Amino acid sequence: MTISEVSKKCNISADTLRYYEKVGLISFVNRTSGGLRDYSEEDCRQIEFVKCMRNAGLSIEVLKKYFDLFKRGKRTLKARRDLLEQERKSLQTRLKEMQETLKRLDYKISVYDKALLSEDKELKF
Amino acid sequence: MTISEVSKKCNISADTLRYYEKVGLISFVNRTSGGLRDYSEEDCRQIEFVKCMRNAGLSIEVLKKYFDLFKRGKRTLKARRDLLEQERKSLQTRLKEMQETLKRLDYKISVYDKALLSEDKELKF
DNA sequence: ATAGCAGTTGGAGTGAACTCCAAGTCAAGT
DNA sequence: ACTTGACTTGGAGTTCACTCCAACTGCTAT
Repeated sequence: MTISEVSKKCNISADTLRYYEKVGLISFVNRTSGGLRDYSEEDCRQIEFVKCMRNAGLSIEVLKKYFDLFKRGKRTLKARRDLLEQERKSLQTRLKEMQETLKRLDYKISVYDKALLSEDKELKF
Repeated sequence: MTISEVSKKCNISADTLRYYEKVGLISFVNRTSGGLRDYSEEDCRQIEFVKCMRNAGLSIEVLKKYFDLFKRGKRTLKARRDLLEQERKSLQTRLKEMQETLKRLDYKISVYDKALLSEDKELKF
C-alpha cells in the first residue's frame, strides 16, 4: 500500500505517517525498488493501534517507549505489560474525571434550560 | 485571597492563573490598594470550573467564547446553552472512544498476562 | 523525451497552552 | 532605613505534536 492509500484508509495525513516513522512510533516501512514506502497489513494494524492510543491521550513518548521495548524482544514482555497497565490506570482516571465533567455539563445545561423557560433570569457564569 | 493561596487551593500555577486572566478566560480579579490580586470566592468557583473543563479537553478558545457571551448579558443565554450543548456532545464522543480504547488496553494486557504464564511466547506489537 | 504527479528528504514553521524571566513595586519585620 | 519575600508586568521561551516547504526523484501517459 502506498502512503496516500494508508493516509486515506486510516485518516492520518501522510506527513504524520512519515513523522511517526521518523520518531520511532511505528517500525520502518518496506520500500519499493524506487524508494517509495510500501505499507503491509501489519504496518496498518500498528498504525491503527497508535492512532487509537494517541486519540485516548497516550503520549508519543510512551508509545515510543513501548515499541522500543518491543524491539528488544520477548525478555521485555513484563516491562511492556507494566507500561500498558500504567497507561490503563491513568486512562481510567482521566475517564472518571471526564465523566464527572460530563455530568456537570449536563447539570449546567439543565439550569440554562430552566432559565430560558422563565424569561428574564441571569445565571452565574 | 492571594494568588499563591488560590494557586495552592486549586492546584494551578500562579503563572497559569495570570495567563487565564490575561486571555479572558476568567474575569478581571479585584486588586488590593497595593495592586495585588485579591481573589473572591466567586473567582475561585469560576477558576474551578475552568480547570474542570480544561481538564476534560475543552479548549481555551471555547471557554473564552463562553465567558465573552456571558459578559454580554442575559440576551446570550441561548447562545451559551447551545455552546455548552455542543461541547457536551463532543465530550461524550471523546468519552466513548476512550472507553473503547480502555477495553482494548484491558484485552491487550490480558493477552500479555497469558503470554507471561506460558514462557517463551512473543506477541505482535 | 517531456510533462505531470505522487512520492522522497531534512529541516523549518505552526498553534495551543502554558512557563519562565528580568526588572520593578510594595508591605512587613528588624 | 533597609532587607526580605511575595507580588507585578510585558514579553520571551518551551513543549508537544504535528504540518509545511523546497528541492529533488522516478514512474506513467502522451
